[in-house]
Amino acid sequence: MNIGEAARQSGLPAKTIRYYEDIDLVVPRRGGNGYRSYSPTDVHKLQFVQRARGLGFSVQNCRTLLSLYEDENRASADVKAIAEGHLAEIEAKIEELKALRHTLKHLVDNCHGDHRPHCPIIDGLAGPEH
Amino acid sequence: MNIGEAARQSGLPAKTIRYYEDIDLVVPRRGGNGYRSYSPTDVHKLQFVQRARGLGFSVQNCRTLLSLYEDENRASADVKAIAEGHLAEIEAKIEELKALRHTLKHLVDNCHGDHRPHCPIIDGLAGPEH
DNA sequence: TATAAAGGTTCCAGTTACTGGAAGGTCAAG
DNA sequence: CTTGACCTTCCAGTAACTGGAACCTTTATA
Repeated sequence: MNIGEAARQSGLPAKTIRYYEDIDLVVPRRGGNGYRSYSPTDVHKLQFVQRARGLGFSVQNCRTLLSLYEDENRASADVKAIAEGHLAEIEAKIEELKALRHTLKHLVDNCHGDHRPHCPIIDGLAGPEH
Repeated sequence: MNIGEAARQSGLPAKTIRYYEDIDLVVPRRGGNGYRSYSPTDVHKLQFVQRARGLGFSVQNCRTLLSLYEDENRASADVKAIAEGHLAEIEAKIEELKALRHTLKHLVDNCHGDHRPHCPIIDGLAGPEH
């Protein structure tokens, strides 16, 4: 099938699918007219990548996961290790954002938000001494 | 003062400070030798940006905040609006990441993580039907 | 004074994961 | 035969830096 149909079935933009070919993630055969020709297996891979990206896995991780997906002799431990690593990153990011939110909320809550220039947010950003 | 000292005082890498000049965020004068010469005011601006970036504000927002920082006639409402917008983005991001974490944790918890190939994580990524 | 280290300069390229757009080839329908 | 949908490649841009090369200036030391 052509890239348009592959896009429909995978939920990925055609542009992205071309990009995935560019970086050797999912490489289709070519028809006589030069068009990309996606097999059902190719589409499964695209769907796989679409879901993995949707869960925030990096393209590099997707590459590894895809090879594990295709490896009948994989060890589930290898998959789990990647997922746990990613989970740890997500949790770290959440904590980081919570800390930012905490600080920012303080500043916002103390700002009158009126026409006057005095502003605790600006003061906070300018630093303790100023 | 030279860029090195400005870097020390602002906590920003010299590379980043040069970049900020490139994008017209903080532009110093130049000495006779062609070296960048940072005034105390320039350094305050760099510190301001460093803190704002540390709170996750985009460089574009930093640009606006910096102009408000320098505007004696600013309305604190303008500052607050930017901060609230950013806060909302942070909160949205946190929710998004929490949802990812939830899904991912499910998958990870159900994976044995041993030498065998069966893997709920892979199955989850492959999709419902497969 | 020679020189070497430290610190400054510019410019180019790479990072992540796409996305937009231009110029042009192919195909199915009417 | 033309129109429109779909396909192709290639180039550039995004955000916010970061690394590195090649080269110049200043400062400290032998």
